[in-house]
Amino acid sequence: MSANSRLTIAAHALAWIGLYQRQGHEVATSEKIAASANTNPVVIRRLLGELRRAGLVESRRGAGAGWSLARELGSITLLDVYDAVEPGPLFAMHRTTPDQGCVVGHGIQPAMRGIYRDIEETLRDELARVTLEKVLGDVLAAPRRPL
Amino acid sequence: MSANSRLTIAAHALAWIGLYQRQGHEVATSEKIAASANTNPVVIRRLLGELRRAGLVESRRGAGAGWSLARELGSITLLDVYDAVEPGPLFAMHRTTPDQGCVVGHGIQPAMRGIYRDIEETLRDELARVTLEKVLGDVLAAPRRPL
DNA sequence: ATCTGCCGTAACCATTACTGTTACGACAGC
DNA sequence: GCTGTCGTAACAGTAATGGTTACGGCAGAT
Repeated sequence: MSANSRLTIAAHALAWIGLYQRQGHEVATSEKIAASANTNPVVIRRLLGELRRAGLVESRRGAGAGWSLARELGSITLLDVYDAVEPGPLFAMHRTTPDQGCVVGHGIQPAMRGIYRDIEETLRDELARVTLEKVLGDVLAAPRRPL
Repeated sequence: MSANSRLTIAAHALAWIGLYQRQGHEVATSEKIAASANTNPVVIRRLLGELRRAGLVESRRGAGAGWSLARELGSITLLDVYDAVEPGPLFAMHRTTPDQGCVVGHGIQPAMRGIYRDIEETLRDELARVTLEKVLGDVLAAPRRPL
């Protein structure tokens, strides 16, 4: 499906900011986050910009600028992040309208739409079950030195 | 996520072949299926080739060639089709290894892998719940003339 | 008032996946 | 042989993703 890493990187950034703030810092810079994720600061700023539009983070400009959480990690779920960074549906319909003169061509889109709706609903339930608090917990639970 | 229509088209083709066979025909041609899905026969042949590799359909060559089901529609699920036509995972990790010297960079991948594994397991359960028999039933249940 | 650091965003590029299309050899029944 | 269809390679167009450079704008520090 040509999966992308947007949800992963966004979760990484949120967990990083959350931990950074718990260590007493005010704001996190895109440069530091990018260094942790091993990517370019612009990539981080773009993603965090989408999270800001969704009300998950805030940004300050000027000197001493940076990013901070707009909500507690425990109140943010992967569904919030998913909705913020993933626009479209999981499965696409035909790119062109099927033959409406054919029984299958006529009925396939309503049929698949209903089926996909149920499946995506289940996916959303699962995403909503995972908070960023749990993500950070899992991150910190990773063994320091795998043998 | 840049969703594609592969699962939709594959389900369309299977439902079409199934209905065609119930109408007494032996084999379906990629040209007829493509006409119903309003696409190119090569697109259909490519997808059905993947379904053949998965043991869902069979193909005959030579004169009077075409495609037929290798299994009953009732025994084929959307998960079978999904596995046949969708190679990768739903969510991708970072494209480059995160900074292993950072606590978050070190723990994020194991954490997300575990979370994604659970979510994809749920998705697979949902896909396995839908048979192609049900898909065809939903197709035929679509209203003939929406007012 | 200027300096400085970082955001915000545009622009461009390389890579990849998907879909559509043409072309052509291979095969098997007639 | 003739014919119709598969099987597959090859190529093009479109789009998404991720990386990169560039630069204006903002606000606190000096």
